[in-house]
This record gives sequence, structure tokens and C-alpha cells, in this order.
Amino acid sequence: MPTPPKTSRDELIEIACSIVQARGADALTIAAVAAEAGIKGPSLYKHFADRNALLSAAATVVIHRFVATLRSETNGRSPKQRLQAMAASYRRFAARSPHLYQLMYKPELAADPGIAEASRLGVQPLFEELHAAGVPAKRMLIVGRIVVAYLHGFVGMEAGLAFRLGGDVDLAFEEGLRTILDL
Amino acid sequence: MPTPPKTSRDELIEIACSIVQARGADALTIAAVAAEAGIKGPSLYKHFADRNALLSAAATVVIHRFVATLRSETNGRSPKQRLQAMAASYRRFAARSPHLYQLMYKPELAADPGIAEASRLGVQPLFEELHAAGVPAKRMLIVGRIVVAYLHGFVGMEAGLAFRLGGDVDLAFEEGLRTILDL
DNA sequence: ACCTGAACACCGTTCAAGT
DNA sequence: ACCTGAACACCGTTCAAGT
Repeated sequence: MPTPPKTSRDELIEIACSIVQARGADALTIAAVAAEAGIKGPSLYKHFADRNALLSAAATVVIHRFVATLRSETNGRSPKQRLQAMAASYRRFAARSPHLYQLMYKPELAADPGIAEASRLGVQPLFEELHAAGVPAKRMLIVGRIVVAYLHGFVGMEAGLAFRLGGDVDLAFEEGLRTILDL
Repeated sequence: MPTPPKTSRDELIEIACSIVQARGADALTIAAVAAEAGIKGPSLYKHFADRNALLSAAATVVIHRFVATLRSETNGRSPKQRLQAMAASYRRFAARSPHLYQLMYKPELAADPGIAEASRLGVQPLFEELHAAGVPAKRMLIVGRIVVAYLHGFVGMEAGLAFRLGGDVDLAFEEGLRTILDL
């Protein structure tokens, strides 16, 4: 005798995202997610294989939204201005939603095919802007990696409470970016 | 009636380091550490306030060893060669001991005073080499931040299984570093 | 087809009791 | 002074049973 579903896979993912955003991945417990969906813990396993599968699904959604935000905020007259706007958007997202940012880069989730696919897709906007800025195809991978490393490292240091020796952190960000984009 | 101690604070820290190195911070359970020290879980609380205190103590030790490794491997004829050697040493440490590297930058440990102090001390070698390479004092903080962000970001991307689109990752690392050091 | 209660092994942590 | 056993609340996960 079928019983009507009290929740859905999508709703559970949405709940997972909101918990991670508000309180971090460690706060995402099966019981907490289930409670917010109006079900009991064990029922969640009808929708996801385990906690990690739910976390991966949430991370995949977050990556797509992050990339959409990046795209929508990449504005500017010149290619370089657009790249700077994209970098600022990247840093802003990490500053506003540090837990969501960390979720996307969780090492134990990197093997998930959905995340790998989303990541591959997510680099495209950067490649397009670098192309518009005159970076030749054969140098794209190298330059892209350098830019991504710099952005990821900078926001990572900020999230980890490094950079607390005073001084103008914004200025350092801008100057480092400018140097790298002069490649 | 005093009983002779079966272990010591230092031994527990050492055990914690070896567990994290081999299996990551998640594998560091109170029971696992205690078992390896020949005591029971609850006894560990005579030496550390809680799991986080043990983790912080281990991270502090790791930072000091990391910086010592960096210093010992910073060799080269010219200042720029020495900086490149230091960067290579940084990347090598993270590649060989990814779990220890991640431990040093765990966000929830950043507030620990021992870690903050060790980090402040740990940046000194970089500052010295940048000074030798001609970076003026007023630009030291900016340049240092850019270099650290780049190094941290690059090894972070490598640890997170990013950079799997093929191509020469070593070359990208070298080229990015060269660009930044031309500041 | 989906949900639940009960159960299991495993966490971190506390505390009274042992020596 | 340090260690232990027992206990607690809380994890993720499994499974037989309910509808």
C-alpha cells in the first residue's frame, strides 16, 4: 500500500543547502535534515544512499548557483574590467557564504561525478573571459590555473583568519590580481 | 595515592600527529589516541581539555616543523632562486603530507593562540627572503599576502583533485610563481 | 512506495570510584 | 596525581514492520 511522500529529493537538498549555509557542513546531521523535512532520520535513506551522497548533491547545486552568480556579476567595459568584476564576485561569494564555499571544495566530495562535472562546467566562464582578454588557447590552461589558485588561496586565507596583521587586504587582492592578469 | 603516569602530553601530541598524517584529522578519535598511548579514553582529559585542544596542540607542532622544513630547503644562489626553492618546498610538503597541511589551516583551529603565534612566526622566513629579493618594507605585507595566497591556493586545488584537465601542472606552478615574484 | 521504531556500533564527554 | 568503568547524549546506518 503506497503512502504519499512527505518530502522529495529536491526539498532535502534545499534543506541541506540552507543548513550548511547557516551552520556549516558539520551541522548537517541526518536527524536535523529529516526533522526540517517532517520525516524521521531513517526515511532519508530512501532518497540518498548516505550522508555523503546528500552532501555531494547539495555541493553540486551550490556550484551551479555559484557559477550563475559569477556569470551575472561579470560586468565591465573592457575584458580586464570584466575579469576584475568576476574576481570580486568570487571573493564576495566566499566572504558572504564561507560555509557554502568550503562545501564546494570539500576534498572527500571531489571524487563525486556530479561535482566533477559541475566543476568542469564552472570553469568555462573564466576561460571565456580570459579568451576575450587575449589569452591564447594554448596558454589558457596555465593561466586559468594560476588565476583559480590565486582566488582560491586568497579567500581561503581570509576564511582561515589569516591576514590579520593589519594593512589593506583589499588592496593586496587587487594588486595580486592585476599582476596575474598582466601575464 | 599517586599513580605513575602511563603517558605524557608530548607523547599524546606525537600520536595525534602520526594519526593525522596517516589517516587525516577525522580519524583522530579520543579512543584511537588513548589506545596507542596505552590508556583509556577518559584519561586523555587529564592532559587536554577536549579533542579540539589536542588537535590544536598537534597543529601547532606541525606548523613549527613545516616552517623548519621550509627553512632547511630554502637554498639557492640568487634571492629569486631561494624563493623558488622555498615555494617548491611548500608545495612538496603539502603533496607529501596533505593531511598535515590541511590540519594547519583548519578554520575551527585558527582562533587558538598557539596556532596564531606559530603562524605569525612562520611567515618570517618568507618575509626575510622577500626582503633579500628587494621587496621594500612598505610593500612586504602586500607581496607576502599575494605569495601566500597563491601557494595556499595552488596546493589546495591540487589536494582537492582540481587541476585534472591534463596539461603540465608543474609548469603552471612555476610560471605563476615567476609572475608574482616579478612584482 | 515511503515512512517508522528499535537496534547497533561508534562518537565525545562527565564523573564517581579506584590506586 | 593519574587512571578506569559506567553512564549519557548524540552520531550514521540497518532492518524488520507498518501503511
